[in-house]
Amino acid sequence: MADRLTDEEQALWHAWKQAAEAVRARVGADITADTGLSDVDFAVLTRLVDLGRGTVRQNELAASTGWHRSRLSHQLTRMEQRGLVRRRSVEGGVEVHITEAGSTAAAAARPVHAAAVRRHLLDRVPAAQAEALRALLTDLAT
Amino acid sequence: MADRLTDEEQALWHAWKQAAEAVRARVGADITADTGLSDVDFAVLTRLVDLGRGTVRQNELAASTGWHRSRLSHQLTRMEQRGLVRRRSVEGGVEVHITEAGSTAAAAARPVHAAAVRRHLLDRVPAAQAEALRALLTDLAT
DNA sequence: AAAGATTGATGCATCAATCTTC
DNA sequence: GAAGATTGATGCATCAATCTTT
Repeated sequence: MADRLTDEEQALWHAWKQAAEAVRARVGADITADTGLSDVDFAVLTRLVDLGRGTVRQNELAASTGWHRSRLSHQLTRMEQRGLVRRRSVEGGVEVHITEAGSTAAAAARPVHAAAVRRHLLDRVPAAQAEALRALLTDLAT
Repeated sequence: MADRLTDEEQALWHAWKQAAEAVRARVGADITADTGLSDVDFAVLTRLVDLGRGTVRQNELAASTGWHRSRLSHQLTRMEQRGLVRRRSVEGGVEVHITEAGSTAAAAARPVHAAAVRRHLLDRVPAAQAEALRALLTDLAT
């Protein structure tokens, strides 16, 4: 165990960092350019729709995204100001509702998102490699 | 081409996002905990050492990192305030010098960084899969 | 007290505008 | 004027402190 990465290790590490950053940036840019939503906005809106047909408890939203409460709170504040969601105090917590504008934006963004993910990631993974990659990534996330 | 990702596509996309985020956060946290440097600080300092034995032109640094000028400028301003680097105006641009404190921090961080990268990424990639993964990642970054 | 949520402060990324130097 | 660099504004992530409700 040397204190520096070997050339081979460096190569894999750099490739990893570059790819992760490139895919993230490209998908995000495509969504933003076409819909005005950030990738994070999109993540929240789709969860509102998919998890609760437009209404989800804030706590459940935090669990689903894996974000800290404060991050979600700040994010929802900004989205509320832009008219994408509304919050409503309810027993035992807060309910987050998607607005008309939020629904419209989410519906418009959905195909853009799917196309961007395919173009920048999915379509570039050889079919023979896909399953092994998925397994590896799942393990890495653990 | 549906307007939504299929379940298989979703699985790969989510695994990708989770893994990218987890590895980035873990490696960054290890470095910060042990050295007080952010991963970005570390990236700058190692380049100063490896590219120019402690002194590199700011423009060259920008090219090497791939960052925009403004990002690098802000970053260097903060690092200068923490005593990690110094800037010196020179014909045709600016020279960035690593300080004593910067050198010390970089040297201390190097093995921590290598260990973190190995623990959170390299050691978890099956040897048989490593080369194919590197090739794929390199392609994705293009 | 404990869980859910908000707030304020700080650091970072990005963009546009500006300044400086060749 | 063009390249190198800085600055200011805005949005986002994270942390710690606080408030609220049960």
